[in-house]
Formats: sequence, structure tokens, C-alpha cells
Amino acid sequence: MSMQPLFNPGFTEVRTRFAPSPTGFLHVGGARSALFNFLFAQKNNGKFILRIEDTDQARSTDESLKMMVSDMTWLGLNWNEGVDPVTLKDIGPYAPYRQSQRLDIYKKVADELLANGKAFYCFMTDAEIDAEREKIKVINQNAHVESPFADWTLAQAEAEMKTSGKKPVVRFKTKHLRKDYILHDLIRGEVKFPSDMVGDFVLLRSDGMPVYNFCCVVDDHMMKISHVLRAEEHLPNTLRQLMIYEAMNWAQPQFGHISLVLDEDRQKLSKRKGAVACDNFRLEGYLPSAMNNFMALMGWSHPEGKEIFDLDEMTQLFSLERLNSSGAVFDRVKLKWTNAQHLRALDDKTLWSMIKTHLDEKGIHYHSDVSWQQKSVEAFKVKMEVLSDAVTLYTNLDDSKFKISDDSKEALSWEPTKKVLAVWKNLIEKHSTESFTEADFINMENTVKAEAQVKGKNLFMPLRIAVIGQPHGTEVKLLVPLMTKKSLLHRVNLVENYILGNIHA
RNA sequence: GUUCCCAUCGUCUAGCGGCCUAGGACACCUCCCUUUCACGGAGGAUACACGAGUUCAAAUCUCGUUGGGAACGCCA
Repeated sequence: MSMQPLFNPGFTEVRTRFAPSPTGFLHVGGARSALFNFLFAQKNNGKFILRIEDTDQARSTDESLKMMVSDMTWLGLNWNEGVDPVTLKDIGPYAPYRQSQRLDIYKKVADELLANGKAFYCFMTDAEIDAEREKIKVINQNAHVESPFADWTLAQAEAEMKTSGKKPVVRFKTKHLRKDYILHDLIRGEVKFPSDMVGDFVLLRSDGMPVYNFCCVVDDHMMKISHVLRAEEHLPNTLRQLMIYEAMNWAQPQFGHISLVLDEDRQKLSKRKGAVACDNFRLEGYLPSAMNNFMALMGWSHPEGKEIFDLDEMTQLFSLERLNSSGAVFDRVKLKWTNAQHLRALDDKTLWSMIKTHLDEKGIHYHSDVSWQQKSVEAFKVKMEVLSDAVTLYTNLDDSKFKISDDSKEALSWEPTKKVLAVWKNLIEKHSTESFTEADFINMENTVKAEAQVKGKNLFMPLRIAVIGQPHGTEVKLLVPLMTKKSLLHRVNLVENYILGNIHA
């Protein structure tokens, strides 16, 4: 049995990176790529780098960069080098890690390619390119626009710049590369690209800003990235990148192209069909552990088929061999279930502190008493799938928000209901303390049963409505200990009035 | 259109030539638990896109067809 080397010649340790462009929120698809890079680096005692691809000056914002950083931190995908999560300063041996601050580096590489004839200055205007494109399209769909400047000497181009003042782009010369490029993809196996798949692509824009395919290669090389795990949409880019590696005579990292995350209609996940920003999920009360768990399961599988696990377990078990190559539909229903499982695995104290955050945010009232909080968590734990579900659950405990639901009407119209409520109210009034225990409630319930001569749902539904205003939901014996005598009286009075109002209406 | 990628239950997937009359999970249905709704438990229904090869043997390998997706920018 022969061991496959972990990385290509020229690399000494596993170094992966996630390189978002700060032009919006962190997308779950991106987060999943980040996760796999993080896991692979962790698993192999390597380094995980956060690089910022902000060469699109028009769209990159600081706001977005902060969001990316905080979302990554929230998920627990901690990086070893890159933008510091607190100070936002670049830290690590290969700083700076944002491309807008590495311009001189790209320029130097471009100059080298220019000098040895692997790239050229192109003075074509947008209009000229468009016109040319139209022209050749008629003859051959497959053809690429050919720049008349491809064969100019460097001196010629420099003279032209000087005299005309024109600002050219730098293009990579592909014409002479008539051959197939073979990529040994970690996930897809052998992928063959014909070199005529691409034309002379831009390296440097006319304003000197580098273009993605160029700075990506330069940075991956300079930062000694050993493994590039990225979404499948980048697969066609890889040809351009392979060409640059070859032209610079640089050692290639290993590439792995992960399948796409799709919408229900099997297209690339987009925000038009629901939330896709990590931040939205955080706000709705999804746990980072559940997010990671769920994202991992789109494309990766636990060796024992387990469905619920945390980041540590993933890190222990992660391997590229268990990554599959077909796209995965983002199933929000299963995400919710996954979250519920993680929620229930939490101890009551931790869960309470998370619930509290959501209640505070909405200004929902709760008791400061720790045992009350504990009891409330016990009562509501299995009723929640996401933390924000707590908002409704605890609002139901607020007297000022008490409301009788529409589906209560039927039970309130039953003949024995009036009697049940009367006995119930009487028992509350007679109760000697302000609060009730579970045992108190069970006694009271039995008394109502005997005195009102009712049982089954004729007993239970009216009682629940008198407590919570709804015929279904949390066990009444768990609800009553969360309430006061005053509160229960207030509620039963409202329900009685409601029935009276209905009768006379 | 061109190039590339992909193809197992509705969805996420296991499977890497015989263990597969295809396993698990979500969702769905039935029952149990439960004086409600849930949670939990036990069952059920549902899939190897199609066609040729290779082989004693194919969900697994090869080719083709079909279907889906992505990329074709001075976006990343």
C-alpha cells in the first residue's frame, strides 16, 4: 500500500484559505467552503488563512468585511492568518492579506510576464472589443476576440502609452498555448481543459487593479497555499490559473472543487428564494454548531452515518474522500430539525442564556428568579426549533399580551366549560400562596374534575385556554408553576367575560 | 451556442464489482406513548435517468443518449 503524499512538491505543510470578496454578507455557500477549508487544515495540523479579495473597489465595503469576519467568528471557523477579528489589522507572516494592499506585488509579477513576452499591453477600447466580438460570433461561436496588440513589443507599447497617454490593460497571451491542460482535482479526478477554451484574458485592469484570476494565483503562491478548496463555479477559472502557474514556473497547489449549494429549483442558491446570509440564520436563532453540522452534510458524510455532531467531531473525522461531487439542495426543513437537535442537547443554563438574548432583543418580560428561568426552559425546550421560537412562547406568559385564540372558540362553546371555569377560578382564589407548584395544579385539576363532573378534553382544553388562551400547546402543569395567582385570575376572568360576551352577542 | 461539471427515494446521502430483493436521515403516512400540541418509540410507502458494452457477476467500470447545472467580463 502506498501513501499518497498530502501535498504537491514544493509545499511543506497544509495551508488552506478562504478568500471572500467583501461585497455583501457571508453567504451559506461561502461559509460551507470556508468550513471545508477550515476542517481540512485542522485535521492535518495545518493553517487556515482568511484572505480578502477586495480588488473590485466599486463593490467592496468595510461594512461587508466586518460582517464576514463576525460571521466567521460566530461559526467558530477561526483562522490563523489574515484579518484580525478584533482590530481588523492584517496579522501573519504573509501580510497584508487584503488584495487592495498588495497591488505592488501584482504589478511586479505582471511586469515579469510582460518582460518575457507571456503577457502584453492591450489598447483596445470596450467598444472595439464589443464590435469585434459581434463580428466573429457570426463566423464562429467558439472564437475569442484577438487583440491586434498581442504581437507588439514591449517597447512599442510603452512608447504608445507615452505618446498617446492611453491606459492599456495587461492581457495574458494564450495564442501560443495550443494544448490540453489536465487538472487532477481532489474531488473530481482528472479534468481536461482545451487551451482554446479561453482567449487572452485580462491580468491588470487599465487602472492597474488586478483581476481575480491573476491575484488569486499570485497570492496563493506567495502565501504558500497548498490546497485550494473552492466552489465548482470556479472550475473553468482554473484553466487560466494553471496557465499562469505554468508561465511563472510556480508549483501548483492541489485543487478540489466542491459541489454547489442549490435552491429548490436546483439553481445556484440565491437570496431571492429565502435567507442565505449567515447573519439571518444567527438572528433567527440558529446555533453555529447546527449550521456547521448542516452545511457539512451538504457534500460530506459522517463515516458512521451520524446526522448530529459538532465541529470537533467533524475535525476528527474529516477527509476529502468523503466529499461528493454532485450539487446539494439547501433544505431549510432539515436545517430546522438539525437546529432543534442541537438546541435540545444544550444544558438548561446555556440554553436560557441564549433564549434571554432573544427575549431581551424583543423586550419580552421574564422573571429574574433563576428557578423560574430553569422551570421555563424545561417547559419550553422541546417546543423550540430555533431560538426565536422563544419569543412567542414567553409572550404567552405576559398578562398584558393575553389573547384568546380563534381555535379556542369551539371548546369555549361547550356546555360544561362554564362550570369548569367557575370551579377553577374558585380554586385559584382559595389558594393560600401567590405561586403554584406542579403538585398544586394536579390537585386542583382533580378537584375540578370531581366538582364539575367532567373529564377528558372537556376538562383539559377549557383549563388550558383559561391559562394560556389556546387549546393546544405546552403541558398546563408545567405552565401553571410559571404564573402567579393574580395572573391566573386575570386570565380566567377574561375567558369568562369572553364567553359572556359571545353569548349575548 | 461553446467548454466543463453532475446524475441513487420529494430532499441530504451511504455505496467505491459479489455483503444490495440498495442502508441511514429530513419530510410524508400508520400505530404506541400522551386527557392537548409536541418530544420520544415502533412500523410503512418511495430511488440506482435511459441504452449499449466489459465481466461468471454492475448502482458501482467504459461509451453513447437524455436531463440538470456552471462558466464563458477591465465580477469574484
